[in-house]
Amino acid sequence: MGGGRRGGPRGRARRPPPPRVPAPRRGTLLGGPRGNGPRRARRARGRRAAGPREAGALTGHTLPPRFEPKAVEAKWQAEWDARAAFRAPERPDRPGFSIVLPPPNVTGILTLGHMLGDTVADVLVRHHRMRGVPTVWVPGLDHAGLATQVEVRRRLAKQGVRFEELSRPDALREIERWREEHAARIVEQTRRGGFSLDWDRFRYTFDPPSIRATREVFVRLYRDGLIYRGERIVNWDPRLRTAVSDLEVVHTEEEATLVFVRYPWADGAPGGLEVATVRPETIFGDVAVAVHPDDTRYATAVGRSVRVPMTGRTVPVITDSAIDPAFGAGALKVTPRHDLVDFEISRRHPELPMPPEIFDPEARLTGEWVPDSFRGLGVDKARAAAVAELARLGLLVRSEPYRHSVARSERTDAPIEPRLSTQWFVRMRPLAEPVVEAVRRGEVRIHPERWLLTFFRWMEEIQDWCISRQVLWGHAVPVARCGACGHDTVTIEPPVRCEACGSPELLADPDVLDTWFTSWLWPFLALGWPERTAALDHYYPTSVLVTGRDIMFFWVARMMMAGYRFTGRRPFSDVYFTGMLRDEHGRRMSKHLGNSPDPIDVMEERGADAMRFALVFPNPSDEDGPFGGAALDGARNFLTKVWNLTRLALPFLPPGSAAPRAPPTLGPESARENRWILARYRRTLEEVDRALGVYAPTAAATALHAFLWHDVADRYVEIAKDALRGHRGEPAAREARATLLYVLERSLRLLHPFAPHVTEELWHALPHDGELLARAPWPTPAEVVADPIVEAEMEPLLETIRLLRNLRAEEKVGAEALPPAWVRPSGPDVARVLAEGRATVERLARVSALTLLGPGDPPPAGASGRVAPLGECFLQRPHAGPGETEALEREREKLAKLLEKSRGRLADDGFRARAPPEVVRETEEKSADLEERLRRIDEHLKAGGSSGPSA
RNA sequence: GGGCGCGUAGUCUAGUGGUUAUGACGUCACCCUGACACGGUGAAGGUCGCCAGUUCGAAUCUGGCCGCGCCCA
Repeated sequence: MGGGRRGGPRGRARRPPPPRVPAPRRGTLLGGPRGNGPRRARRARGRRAAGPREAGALTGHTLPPRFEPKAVEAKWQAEWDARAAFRAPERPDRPGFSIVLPPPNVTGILTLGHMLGDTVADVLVRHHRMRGVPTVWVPGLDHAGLATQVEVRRRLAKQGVRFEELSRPDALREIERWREEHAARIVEQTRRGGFSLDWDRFRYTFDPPSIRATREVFVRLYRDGLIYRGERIVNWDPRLRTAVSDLEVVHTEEEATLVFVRYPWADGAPGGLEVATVRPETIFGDVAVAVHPDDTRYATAVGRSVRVPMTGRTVPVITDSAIDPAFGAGALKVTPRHDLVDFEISRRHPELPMPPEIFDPEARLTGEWVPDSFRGLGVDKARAAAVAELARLGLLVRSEPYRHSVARSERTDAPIEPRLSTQWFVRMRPLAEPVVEAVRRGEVRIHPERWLLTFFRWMEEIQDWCISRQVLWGHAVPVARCGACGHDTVTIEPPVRCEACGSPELLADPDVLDTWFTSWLWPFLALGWPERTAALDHYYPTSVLVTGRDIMFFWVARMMMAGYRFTGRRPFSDVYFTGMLRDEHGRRMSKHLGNSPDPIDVMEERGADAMRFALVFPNPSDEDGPFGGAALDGARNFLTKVWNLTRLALPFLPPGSAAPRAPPTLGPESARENRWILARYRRTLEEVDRALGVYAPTAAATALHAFLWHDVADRYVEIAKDALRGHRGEPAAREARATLLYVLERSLRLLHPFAPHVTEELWHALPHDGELLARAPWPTPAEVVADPIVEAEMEPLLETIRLLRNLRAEEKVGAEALPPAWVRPSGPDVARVLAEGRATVERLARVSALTLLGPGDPPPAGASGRVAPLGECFLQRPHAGPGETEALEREREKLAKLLEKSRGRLADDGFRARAPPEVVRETEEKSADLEERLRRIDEHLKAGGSSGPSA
């Protein structure tokens, strides 16, 4: 039987008493490791102090006993930079793979959400680069004019400075200061992640080429009639005093008060019309009261006039089908300058006047229609004052609590004030149509597909885009208005004369453009458009856009529109939406909430690789999910496992070992575990390629995690250890060592896109070809033969070990004991495998001798048994008397239920008649097998848990 | 109010008509084993949200209900 465990109890040297050292300081950022008290920490240090064996004594390669990410990461990032590892070929001879990084905006620092997108993109980028595809990944930064101004304004306010009171140059200087600080931090965060960006191509949405491109796009759309200037109700942010787009408004349910107000008849008749409103402060701007044309309650009121409360004005009662008769009293006050619905009603009623404004840009009551006592009041004060005044006048009928949806500015949280204002708009429908068609044709694919419906819905209901902003910082609207004739001259280069009348008296449009009006050009802008650059020729259309789905409309949809409009082509073939990360309280992580840890802190604490791996595993990167200490611990533990696996392998590699150019040649005579791990490796590689090909990084990471930890570390290495150590002869040692080296070296390549630093470090500790793993070729499955037979053959071997270990635990066999064991195989194939693997079973199950029983042999006396598909297993009990039967009884119950189910099915004529014959046959076989196993279990149980009275 | 999506061990998750429903974290027991206690071994834990239907057969398909989430108004 040979190969059993050598030398009983370990001759472990008595350690010196552990030195008294304080527990190492652990971070608290994400909860820290659990259950890792001072005891363990002390032990770890004590052990190190006792002098660890040199890991790489034979090869000269050494690895420290513990993976310390910081130094390793800094080293390889510098190395990658120094060797320009991520510089894309300028004029590749093959189709390339290209990604533009969604440019983060300079508003603040990056969140873990950004790291998620960057990690997914980097996995795809590195995968392609290693496969030899010319690959480029372009970084950039977004100026985010409005958002940045908000932040700068907030910072100044803390210092007691009012942004609006700064001179224009001073304000711009403050913004520039902000930009510099934050740009540096953002770049640092991204670099620390180890993302393989081509930094030489870094672009900024406010650099001179972007300014030119933005002007050109405006001019082209204007000349095509797709940009217009118009007076519309817009979403007005009174805090910033600018218009914002629909998408920059968030609606939330809030508690308010619905006020019922009586509008007296103008002719002095008693009573009046009852009008319900949540905004009594807008009464000053009323021009009518509207009712539904079919509302019989008001049939006689239509055409009469009512007096607007608190003013002397009278207004008509009109009809409009937009009125909901069920709301309030069924009568609506019409305030066209300050409400979208009211504005539309007034357009259908041209006889109504357009009143003067009643709110100034900061939403304070103003203008000739507002009584003196109300002027200057903000919305809240004005509302309270209006209610009080209505009560005093006896016009307040009643008030009731009312829950409704309130629009707030995403940036400032200020309640949006709908406001009639002159702005620049883009007609979106003509731009959207080709995009919808392209997506329907499958020219641009969306992952995960379930977002298609949301995407289409928005595209079909698309609204014109308000692109002008009344803020300081941003791209100027490229329009010059003539002081003489009023004509707008719209040109790429600022004009000197009016193109209509030639007058030099030109006034630049004071507004700036929405940041997204530049960002939507990003996929081609980042590659040099509108210049016809080599990058554009070779890398456009880009391959995939990876981003959070919160900007699906803001950005992704608009990028597609711009792509088709300005380049005539799709901007990318695929879109991958990452999920939204949630913090440990289940809230979405966002810059807005400030509940994302700084990624740099996470990387300091656990390492960039652990952060990256934790972002894609175990939670799917395309689903919303929690992110925290548990995932990070798991990732760190996994990477440590891989580290130690490599450390284990090093001493087995003879000095001067060559890099594994090909897998070891294995034949039928080779050790089964070697053939098996190669087959498992091949399967893993195929799964990783498949998963990455369908944008499923989590599936790829899961496959690698399972393979390296469970197949390689837990099973293969444990089985092969004897051979690796040379206990089974030199040829066996050579074969096992070559197999381990090959599998490990190739696995590091597969893991590299996910955890680039640690794999690079480990790869260099192993014999390898080439300068950098980052530029090493991606393995091909064809290098290794598929071998499903050997995969199946390993099952009974592994299962026997598990059953015997299970019996050990059940029967409380002491750790040092080596009891004998028996197996009665269910068939000749199992018998052969177990006979060949006897030594493996003996060593791993820690049994003295494994005996194979024939079908007629009696069960061994004083042994406990288990029944499984592979046959029966027996282990000698350490004590006399009945053995444990609980597990057997549980098994019996389970099998009995299954048998019942199978029999029920077989008794059903419909099943026999309609199910496919092979399913019927399988069910019959299963049924017979279950009967046999139950019979054996019953035998064991009858024997009182021991396996037989005789021997 | 409209639309979309999701409900699988304590938590997160794989599984798109036919093996005893996958894995991770957590839990329990034993173990500091010549890589790893950031570890090893074994175990426990599930009426696949509920109800009906389609089908020989449903976690999987259909409908309804309940719960949760997101988007839009």
